[in-house]
Amino acid sequence: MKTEDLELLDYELVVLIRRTSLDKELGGLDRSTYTLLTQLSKSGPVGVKALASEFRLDISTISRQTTVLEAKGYIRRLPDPMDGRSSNFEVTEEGMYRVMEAKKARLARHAQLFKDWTDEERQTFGALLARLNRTFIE
Amino acid sequence: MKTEDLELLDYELVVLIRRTSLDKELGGLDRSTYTLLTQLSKSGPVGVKALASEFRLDISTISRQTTVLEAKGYIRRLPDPMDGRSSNFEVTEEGMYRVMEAKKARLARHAQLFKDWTDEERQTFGALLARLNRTFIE
DNA sequence: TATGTATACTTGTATTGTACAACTAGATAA
DNA sequence: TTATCTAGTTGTACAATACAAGTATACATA
Repeated sequence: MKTEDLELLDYELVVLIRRTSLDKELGGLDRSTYTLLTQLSKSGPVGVKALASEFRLDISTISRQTTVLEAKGYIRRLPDPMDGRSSNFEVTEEGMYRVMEAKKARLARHAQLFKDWTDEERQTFGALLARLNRTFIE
Repeated sequence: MKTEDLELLDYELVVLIRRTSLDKELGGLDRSTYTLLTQLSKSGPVGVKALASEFRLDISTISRQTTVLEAKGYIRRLPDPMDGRSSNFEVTEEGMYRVMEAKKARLARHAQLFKDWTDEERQTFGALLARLNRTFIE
């Protein structure tokens, strides 16, 4: 394994994170809203605990975020019939609309960003990114 | 350009950012310390304004960070002889030692992370990342 | 040269996202 | 029945950030 390859990866990852984590907004939604709505729309109704574990955040953090999104009408609380302590959240129509719009905006931006890449480069990069992300988990 | 490629990239980028931006620590230094020391050690002595513009942060943010690092003895303030309003900062011996150690730790971690990749995959990924980062700038 | 404006930075204040600790209510086990 | 466990909420604290106001110095021009 070549040290200079690792050094390049280290540097470029730091740069990428620094740049992108400053983007407070993703297609008109703030980062936590976008990721939470996206996750909920994929996973279907789940509770605070499951979301916290998915995002590796404290449950108190997620609890506050769901409170805000519920107040905005983007998600709806469904009391769990089996367990009086917990609720599951589902994305409302309004929330779906918002996250769809945000996704559209993001895809348009990415189309710009990657416009000079070949299909093959985009696929390769996406696949390697996915692989890296899967490795992080272990 | 294929929509599914863009969707994969969008999703995997969000995941990567979410995961890595939660790492408060990079090899024993917090993120701002690591990036600031790295930048200073590359660029040589510069002032608050130049650092802020490099990082795209408010100068007040950098001003506070340099204050902290100076107090810790990681950087040293050099009054600019040409301009009484400004100072340049340079990394001290102590700071150099810290950032070197942090870099070692990060490279070791990356060696783990990418240990099942081929040299070619690492190089390709690094090159595509670098390209993406350069595109962000424009 | 005097004075007004621009610049580099610092400091006060507010916001946001986060974690930890204490607490509440309901579930489960002995 | 009582003790313990669990899901979630709320109080508090902290770090990173931006914006606004303030200070000291530099620069431009009348």
